[in-house]
Amino acid sequence: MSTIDAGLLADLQARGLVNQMTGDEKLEQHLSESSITLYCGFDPTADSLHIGSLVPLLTLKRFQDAGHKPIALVGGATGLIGDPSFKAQERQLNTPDIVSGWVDKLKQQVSRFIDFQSGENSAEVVNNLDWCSEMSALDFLRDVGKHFSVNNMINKESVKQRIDREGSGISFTEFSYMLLQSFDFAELYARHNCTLQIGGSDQWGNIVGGVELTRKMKSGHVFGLTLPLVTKSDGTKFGKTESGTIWLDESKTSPYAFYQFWLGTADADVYKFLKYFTFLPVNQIDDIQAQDESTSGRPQAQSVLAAEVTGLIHGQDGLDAAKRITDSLFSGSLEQLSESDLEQLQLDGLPFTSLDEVELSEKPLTTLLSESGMTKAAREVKDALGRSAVLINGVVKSMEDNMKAPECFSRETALFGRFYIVRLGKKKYHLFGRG
RNA sequence: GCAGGGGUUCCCGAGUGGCCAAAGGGAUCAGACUGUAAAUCUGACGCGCAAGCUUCGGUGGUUCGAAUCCACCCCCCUGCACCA
Repeated sequence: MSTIDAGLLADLQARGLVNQMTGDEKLEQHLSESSITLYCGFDPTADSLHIGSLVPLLTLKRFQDAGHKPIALVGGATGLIGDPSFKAQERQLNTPDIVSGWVDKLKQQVSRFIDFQSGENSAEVVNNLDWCSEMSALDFLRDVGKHFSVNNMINKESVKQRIDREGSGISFTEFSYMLLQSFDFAELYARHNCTLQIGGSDQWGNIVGGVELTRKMKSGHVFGLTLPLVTKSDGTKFGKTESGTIWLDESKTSPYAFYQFWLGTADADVYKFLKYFTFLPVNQIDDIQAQDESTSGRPQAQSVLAAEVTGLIHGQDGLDAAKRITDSLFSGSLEQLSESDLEQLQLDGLPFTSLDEVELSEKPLTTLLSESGMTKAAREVKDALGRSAVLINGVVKSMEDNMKAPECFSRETALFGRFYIVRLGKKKYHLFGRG
């Protein structure tokens, strides 16, 4: 039986994690009086969550740590419909068996973050398909639909652009999404006495819908709280890199790539992200910031952030591997790398190209490296060669080596008899291998 | 439809017969400096290791030689007219 941390809301606010909430003081009181049950939904729109879902996921954990019971809802039903909130276009529907496969994956992923062995406030994972699938369309329209005013729904900010804008439009399917999510809340209230829903700020409309529906259908007083959308100071979209989305699944984004992503956080964002994405106390984060500001040179915040979040998602082993790979790559001492590190890098850590004898004997390095995608044009390789900026397994190559590809990629210099780490410039790496 | 302006290498934008693979700026890549940062400076920036090859809306022509001149065509913008 855990005790309730009444300072939770204050902590969330100090972290900048509270965007909007219903019934300010009442919610605060509600949270401090007793252990409550809360939920957050995750729709299966892919076979893995990405770091965009991390803030709500970690917030569930924060509530659990403060003595409350978290429910992670995986949207087996809502995932079949598609949330139109702030989406510019109607989305393609996925088939039921694809969605149900994704549901299974998300369930596992979500389960790693919350604790199922903590007595009274053990976490639960539920699937809204369990209660949605058994309801008939007529029941849904009569019991749920009757409580919603189309007039109000049309005026929601989240669907406005779809209603107003010519050429986009919204199907009835997506338009009814809000009813399904609202029904989830009412249902979780009835089944689990769940009295709080959290979600991203784009979910405000759907959450308020659920609060109202619960009152109307179940006469229950429940609350909603939204979390901020994660933004970057330079205005670019958070969570994307040139190589794509940062996923939580290690087979989609390797621990090394994940670690590197956080290490690259801009100074202007890093302290905010420490508050959002780690469990470090706010005052400790403030200390880090104060220290960084008082010393010139490299701030420690990025490495703290990268280590904390990578450890959280990929565990100690994943973090160790990420650090080891980072160290050897950037220090140039590749001998630290184990064969399994290289195999992981081949799998998803670094872009990989396999070489064959014929290519090696026919093509100059400029062609080989540019065809691997390391540069857009062979000219860039030439430029780099001329500036001693190309290293193969730590050995500097020059323009003289350009026509000597077989020597550069010789058996003797390969790591574990088959790997070559090619570095172009300061941070562009590519793995080459021979069979 | 008439009159006028314009289409240049990723973007903006010079260039009106050879010295033009084409000024300048931006973006991008690399080097120095740094913190795997920012700013700054340097180099590269059609393709090619090279010899060389291919570009300036399209096609054809004039010329020893064309992004530049001529003809026709396509597209964009601006006035005017037509329609209403």
